[in-house]
Amino acid sequence: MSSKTPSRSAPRRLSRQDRTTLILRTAREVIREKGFENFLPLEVAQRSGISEGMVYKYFKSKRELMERVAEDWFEEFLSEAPPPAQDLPLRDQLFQVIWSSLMSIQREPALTRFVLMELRADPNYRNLPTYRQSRRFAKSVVDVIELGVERGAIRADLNRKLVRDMIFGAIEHSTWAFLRGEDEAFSVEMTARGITDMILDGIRTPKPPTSELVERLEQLTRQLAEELRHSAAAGTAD
Amino acid sequence: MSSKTPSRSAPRRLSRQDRTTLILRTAREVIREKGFENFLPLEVAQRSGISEGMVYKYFKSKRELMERVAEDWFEEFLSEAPPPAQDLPLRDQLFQVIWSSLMSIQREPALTRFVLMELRADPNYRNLPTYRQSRRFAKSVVDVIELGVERGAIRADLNRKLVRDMIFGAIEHSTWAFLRGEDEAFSVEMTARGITDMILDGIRTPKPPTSELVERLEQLTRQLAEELRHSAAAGTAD
Amino acid sequence: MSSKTPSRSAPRRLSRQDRTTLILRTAREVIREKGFENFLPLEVAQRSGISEGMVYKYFKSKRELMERVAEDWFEEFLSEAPPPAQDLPLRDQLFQVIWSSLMSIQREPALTRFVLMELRADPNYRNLPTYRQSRRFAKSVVDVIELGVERGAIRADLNRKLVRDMIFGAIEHSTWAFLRGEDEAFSVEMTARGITDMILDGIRTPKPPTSELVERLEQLTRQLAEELRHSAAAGTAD
Amino acid sequence: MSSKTPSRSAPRRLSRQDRTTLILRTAREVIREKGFENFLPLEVAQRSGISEGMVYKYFKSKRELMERVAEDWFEEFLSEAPPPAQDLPLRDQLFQVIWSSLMSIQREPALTRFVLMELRADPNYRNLPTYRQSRRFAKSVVDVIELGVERGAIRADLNRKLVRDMIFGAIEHSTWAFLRGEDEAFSVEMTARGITDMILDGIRTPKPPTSELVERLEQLTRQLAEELRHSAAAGTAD
DNA sequence: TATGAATGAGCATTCATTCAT
DNA sequence: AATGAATGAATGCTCATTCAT
Repeated sequence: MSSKTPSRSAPRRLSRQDRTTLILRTAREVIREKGFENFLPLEVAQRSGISEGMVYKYFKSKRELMERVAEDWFEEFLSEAPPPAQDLPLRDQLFQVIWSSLMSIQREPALTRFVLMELRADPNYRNLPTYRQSRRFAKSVVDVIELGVERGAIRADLNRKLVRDMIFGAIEHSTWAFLRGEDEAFSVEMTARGITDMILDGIRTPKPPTSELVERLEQLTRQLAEELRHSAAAGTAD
Repeated sequence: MSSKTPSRSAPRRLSRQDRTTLILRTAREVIREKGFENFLPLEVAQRSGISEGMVYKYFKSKRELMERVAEDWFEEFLSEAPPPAQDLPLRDQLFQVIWSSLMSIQREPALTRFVLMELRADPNYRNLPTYRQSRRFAKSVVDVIELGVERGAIRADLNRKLVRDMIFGAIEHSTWAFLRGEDEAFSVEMTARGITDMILDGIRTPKPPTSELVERLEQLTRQLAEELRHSAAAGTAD
Repeated sequence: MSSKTPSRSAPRRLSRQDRTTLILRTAREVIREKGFENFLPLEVAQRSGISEGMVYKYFKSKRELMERVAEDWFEEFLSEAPPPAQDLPLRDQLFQVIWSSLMSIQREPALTRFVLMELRADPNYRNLPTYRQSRRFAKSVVDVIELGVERGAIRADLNRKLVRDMIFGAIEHSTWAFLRGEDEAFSVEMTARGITDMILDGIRTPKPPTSELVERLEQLTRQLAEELRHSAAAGTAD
Repeated sequence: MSSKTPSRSAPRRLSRQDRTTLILRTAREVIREKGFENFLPLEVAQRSGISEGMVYKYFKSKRELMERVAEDWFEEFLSEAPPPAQDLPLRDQLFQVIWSSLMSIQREPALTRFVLMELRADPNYRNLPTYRQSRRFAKSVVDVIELGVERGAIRADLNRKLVRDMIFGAIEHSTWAFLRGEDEAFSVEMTARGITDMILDGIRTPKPPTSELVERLEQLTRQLAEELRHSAAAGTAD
């Protein structure tokens, strides 16, 4: 509604804190509407009802501002999507993590594009807060895996990093068309379900292959026969 | 080879064909060295020993030139990495496809970045030759899966698209650090092996889940043995 | 139909004469379709099935070629629209001249734009063949006026140049919307009629609008004289 | 005045308002001296003592700047040439309108060329402010005509649009040579007088050519007197 | 503290004309 | 005679960042 109005009826004087928040909120709005490729500090200033120079007082550079937007967004996401309760079934835990990730992508495609295309590709990515946040979230996935391993439900010899890459890779690839604007939307439920199932059925502790079963049956049969032989012997002895 | 030599001792006049090839080669060189973000038509012209206008005579725009570079590169890749022979074991076929994909990424990180970040994110991506090529290659993966399904080695109820997304997602995620320039290189062999195994062990036809069955059999056997022992003892006491 | 085909099935070898004609025809086509602002020698060459350099063999410059196109067009027009027969009524003669002028504008708006906007505004206009042609045609208008003057139907004290300017000015102003592409077309008949009438009724020798009055007075005077003669005769007879 | 001085001793910082005005003034200067065909934003910047980017900060494009120059010029003209007072004789009113139009052309030939050749030929002309202004001025002519019609001095069946086209057409055609730079100048007075007279004498309700009527009446009176004398003589003779 | 005017380097693109082959 | 490859100057426009007021 009032989003495009250049002069917000913002109070003239705000604390540094509040002003920072305002600028960040406006900046997110701009990225959302225009895409990060068309992000202009000037527009943020105008929409925030402040001067362009002011933006640079609060943020060293355009880049820093944008990174802060991503950071704040990610932080919100992390606090809204806490690690799943450990008492839930493994499958549900994993589903929940994947679901919330897809949910966040669907809500903020523009910001997602910014993080995936611009920040992640940056040579300096590892020093960015977003990188840490991304690791934090990824950890919640790895934790679920680890828990499954402890419980014996998941193979212990898995390359955790690879599991993680596969999950997030699947999530990303499943959403590119949407991020490109081709699909109006995608089903978060179905996609999350699909990924969860495939990953789980893939990494779940392998069930005994029949050969083992046969061997065991033969063994048990042999034991039983032995017992019978003993009991027969006992009956004879009587 | 001759990559960094600014002044080629090339003949002044070339056929349209040769000039096109030369510009394309130079352009790839520039992308490789400077990254697609810093690609300058002027630099391509200078390195090719021609005027900047010449570049635009052969390519409508900077963008078109870059897309052609990607297209040619992908085409080379596709012809160098033919679909795996169907008589190979399934695992080997899959490994080969993933391996060649990783190999290509390792050889041309800059071009990979261009395709993954710039082209794929373009709203017009689906109309690009690169999209078709990408589909062609992805198909070779799906074909392997399909073959596995026919042979009964792979579950038939799989979402093929998801399998594909998972594989390529894993490939990409496994290489981001390298693409960012953090890792000098990565082991194509090990990464391909890891992805192959994890995917295959996940999507392989499920073997009978018999652990519970075995436990129950053991329990029954024990009970039976007990019974026998009691009945034997009773018979004796009688 | 075949207009846009790059390679006309033109005979390989043409006389200088024929080739010149071909290039001119093609060039007119290009101006017609693309507008003189977007006229490219290269396109003329391609459509003519010859090389770009060839165009410059036959015409010193792009400008000269375009001027020649205008010249040929004007020449055709002049031969198709000969000065009106002097035995026609003045009004018809004038109408005919204006009509053919409007007709030509309607047939070739792009060429008209070229002449009116580009050539006529050129500081060198007076040395262009088109200027002479334009004068020739304008003369046919002036001749009609002159004839009218001789016949006493048109005031002799008129500024001929001004009459001419007014006629052609009216023609041009009446067609600007069409030349701009706003109107699909305009009625040549009605426009020509309107201009003719207004000019003629404006510049025609004013006829005494009193002829009837004078005749009546003469009639009354004769009657009066008659009466007087009778009364005089009667008075004498009395 | 200060027109050709590249380095104005102007204050470094100006208000948006003042800077806009300055750029506009400089731009008009450039058009005037170089012609609109050779108008360069860079030159405007340099003459204004600012950077080229500044020009684009104040005007979206070269075209917009030029259109604004034309608009301002036209606005000045309109305010300097108010509609003629209705109590003046019709002829004077018309003369005044035509005179001020010619005056403005003579003062700013380069701007006139820009408006007549570039703006008016633009397919988008009707959406330009200049179009509205042009309509406003044209209306003042039509108003005079209308007034004449009301007063019974001008024929009511006239096509107003055609009258307008004829007037402005005559004005334009009368000035092309000057606009081309051929004539050093032209006589505004004489040209305006010529056009006014021709238009008026064309469209004016024809007045009885009283002199002839008077002469004829005198003649008839003389005849009558003669008759009377004869009849009197006859009566006497009787 | 706040403004917003000013910077200025950066870059893609066009095209008439020439000239080596 | 003919080709068409090559020229190369010209120019409109963008925008992050600074700094005078």
